[in-house]
Amino acid sequence: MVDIIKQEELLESIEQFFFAYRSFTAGPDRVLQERRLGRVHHRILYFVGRNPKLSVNALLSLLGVTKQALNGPLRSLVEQGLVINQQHPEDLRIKQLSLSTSGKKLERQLTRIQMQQLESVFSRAGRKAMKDWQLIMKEIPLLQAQN
Amino acid sequence: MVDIIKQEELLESIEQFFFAYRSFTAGPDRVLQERRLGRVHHRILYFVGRNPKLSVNALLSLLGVTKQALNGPLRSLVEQGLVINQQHPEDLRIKQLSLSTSGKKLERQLTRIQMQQLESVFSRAGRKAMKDWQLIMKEIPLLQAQN
DNA sequence: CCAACAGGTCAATATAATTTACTTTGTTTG
DNA sequence: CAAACAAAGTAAATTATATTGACCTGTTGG
Repeated sequence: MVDIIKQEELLESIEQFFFAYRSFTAGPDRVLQERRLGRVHHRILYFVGRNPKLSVNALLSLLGVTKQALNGPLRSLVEQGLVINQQHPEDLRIKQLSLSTSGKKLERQLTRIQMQQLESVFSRAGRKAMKDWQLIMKEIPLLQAQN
Repeated sequence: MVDIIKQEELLESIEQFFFAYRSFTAGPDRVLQERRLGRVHHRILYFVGRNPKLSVNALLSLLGVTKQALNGPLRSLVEQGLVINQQHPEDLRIKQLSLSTSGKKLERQLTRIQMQQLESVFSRAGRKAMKDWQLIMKEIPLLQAQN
């Protein structure tokens, strides 16, 4: 009963995952720091950018933080005019969050850094490898380990 | 001039990376919480486990944190007898950090969660896909984006 | 009409990390 | 040998981030 996947390969992968993610977030973090914004601001910009008219509750579950933890960063983004909100036409309780023009600009700036990083790695590795990577990444959250 | 890698695929990848990493750290985090330990403790255990006789400075650069941020967690691990240190035989200034038996046990418990999660995804995707994933992950830190 | 929901906020607490600075011990080098 | 440097440890102040719990305003739907 020999495993096809060796223990050592799994250990290497854990390490690669850690270093890759750290380097992946380092670029945007540098830009954000100049504006006195944190990683939560980035995530808000990213998710609202990808899902215009997102509700606060939906954003909350995407980010996996509490309402209070979101409040500050979100308010600062609205105050800076980067995020705008409209009322839902039918249900007036719900706010629909979207990016303003300047919000989109900042979001693009941040996201472009990560896109370039991925693009350059993917194009070296080839389309097939990218697809494999995506398949694996997509499945990781579906297979929660049960301590 | 058509790019082989589409913009939309890169955007998807950014999202997959975020969700995958979050789910990847969630398992160990749950176990650590019961012991009142944080993610830094985990990283110390992991890196010291993989690199016995590691010096404090070397650990510092691996983790990418300040000496003061390491001090507390590391001391608590030593006090709990999970990490032990010997003096370097030639240079007495240097401490060589290693895991004790109980430290190894906890490290294995935490690492096993992540290994199982990866193992199950890798074995579904196949060995070739795993190798592609590893190649990509290994290259990401080498290609720093220049804002 | 009233319970439930969406959103916002306050206060207290906890954690984590950073900067600045100083100390000890040991090593290296002019 | 003395000065300079390196490894490690620690302290205090600050900043940031997140959490829990409580409470509030509107809005909606049964």
